[in-house]
Amino acid sequence: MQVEITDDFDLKKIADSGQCFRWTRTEGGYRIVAGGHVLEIGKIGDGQQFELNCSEDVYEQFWKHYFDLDLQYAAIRAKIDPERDPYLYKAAACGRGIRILNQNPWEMLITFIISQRKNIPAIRLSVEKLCKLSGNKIDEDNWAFPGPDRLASLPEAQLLGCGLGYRVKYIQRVARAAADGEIDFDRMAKLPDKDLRDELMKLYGVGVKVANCEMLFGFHRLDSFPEDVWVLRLLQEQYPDGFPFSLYRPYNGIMQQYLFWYRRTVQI
DNA sequence: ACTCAGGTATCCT
DNA sequence: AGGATACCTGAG
Repeated sequence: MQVEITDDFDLKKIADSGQCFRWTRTEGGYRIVAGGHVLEIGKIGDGQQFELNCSEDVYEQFWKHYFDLDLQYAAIRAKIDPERDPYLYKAAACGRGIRILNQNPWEMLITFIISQRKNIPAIRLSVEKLCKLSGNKIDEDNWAFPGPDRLASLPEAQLLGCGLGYRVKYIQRVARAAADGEIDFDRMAKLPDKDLRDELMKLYGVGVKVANCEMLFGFHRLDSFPEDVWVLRLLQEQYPDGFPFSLYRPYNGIMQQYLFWYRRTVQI
């Protein structure tokens, strides 16, 4: 099917924004594994027309939400005052097209636990191995992300084989807690941001950074502002008096993505 | 060989 | 409370 997306939507920027690890480049676009589906998506021509190899039904019920197409990012970008915050204005102009995907909170939690002290290719590799090892097979060469019970029952040696190293004990404990129902994602989804963050940080292997990533990318809490080395450096340089969070609530997380993108791609 | 990568737990003052 | 340090592993 084809769809026209008039709001900000740039596949490459989303793919490289560090929120998704199961996108792979294809000839015409990207192959995306999510929610037990595999999607091939590519841009047609120079406009905003896209080709997707799924039915309208699956698009309406899954991918449309996955790409967060009900939220108008252009309108959010327009809140940035070029006079008052020229740096963010430039960053947002540069990062236009980035969106925060709606991804599975369980999958994101494990993925960001894996991410610690790994670079993006290494994260991808570990996640892919994990899926191939214990996820349901979707088609010839794609596997879904394994559920909590599946991961909890995986032998330690197999986890080590996925290149997880010292994170194995974190993953085992979190998977066990999720399989036992101690971590209830549906319940957590109803908590206010602060309570959700506190609860996430009680999990073994989850610190501030992973908790904030899980908030933003797993629970779609768009005000969550993960601070990694890049963003910290940037904040010190560009916002010595502090970032004006109050101006952009409840979308500080989107601003973080623009800043992160700008700092990494343009100003290296 | 050596450093670094979107950190966190743990062990010190 | 706040700072230093160990930790698996793959890539350049």
